Amino acid sequence: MFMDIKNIMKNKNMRFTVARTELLEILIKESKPVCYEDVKHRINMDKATFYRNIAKFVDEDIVNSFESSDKKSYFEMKVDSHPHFICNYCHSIKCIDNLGSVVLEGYEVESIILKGKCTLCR
Amino acid sequence: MFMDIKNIMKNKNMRFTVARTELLEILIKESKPVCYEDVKHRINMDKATFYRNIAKFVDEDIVNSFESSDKKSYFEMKVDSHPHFICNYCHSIKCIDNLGSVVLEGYEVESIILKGKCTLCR
DNA sequence: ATCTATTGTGCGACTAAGTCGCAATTAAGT
DNA sequence: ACTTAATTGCGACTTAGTCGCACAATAGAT
Repeated sequence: MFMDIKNIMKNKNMRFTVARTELLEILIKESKPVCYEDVKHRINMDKATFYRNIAKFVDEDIVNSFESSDKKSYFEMKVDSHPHFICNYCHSIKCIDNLGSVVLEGYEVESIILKGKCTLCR
Repeated sequence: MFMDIKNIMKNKNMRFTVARTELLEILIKESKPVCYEDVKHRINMDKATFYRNIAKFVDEDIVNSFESSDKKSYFEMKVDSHPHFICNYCHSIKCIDNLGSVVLEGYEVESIILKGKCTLCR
């Protein structure tokens, strides 16, 4: 596991740092997408460092991101990537896995987001 | 057309105002989702008024909204609603209409967003 | 093990989308 | 026209996210 994380960075020619390890550990452990607010109390790095490292991970195709109706960005490991349902009313995010794959000629689909009214808000 | 707009508001028990008419005219004319920036030079109302009216339209199920990778909110008439592809690289938005309907047990899907890399960015 | 170039980090200031409070204005029924 | 409640403009504010810079840490070369 620790080795996995080290390899992720090595394979991408990224420097191995404490902040990046911490971040990847959380993203891997977490089964749902997280935003900065979700993890800020658990991480030991500045806000700027969080965002810069996330941006780097996104660049390197390690992490996926999307924007929610709460106006915040959410992040998850690309390997765990699956569709999400975002409630426009309570802003909850639900992971969906029983959705057929979507193919779009000429486009490379990285994430699928469904928005609407969740079970509780109906 | 002018009558249609008047009726949209009447049917929702909303007051008929110049700002709302202007906004609905643009949203109806436009075939793609627009953000505040897209229309600010064409409208004759304050930013706050724009957002308050959009919020009202969304509340009244006249307008759909979603957030793009450019961190801005986009709006379109609910009747025109169709899936969108958002490019994570150039932030372009493409309307999709050859996508089967998505049904999700217990959830009310209001919009479908696919994100990834567009034809030009690949 | 130390040295060095390069990359990453913390800090504080900044940006920009969107929101809020309030006083002035306007819609629409009486 | 009169009244009341909803709407508007304005300016101040909020908040997610970014940037510049000085300092610190990494990784390869010596």
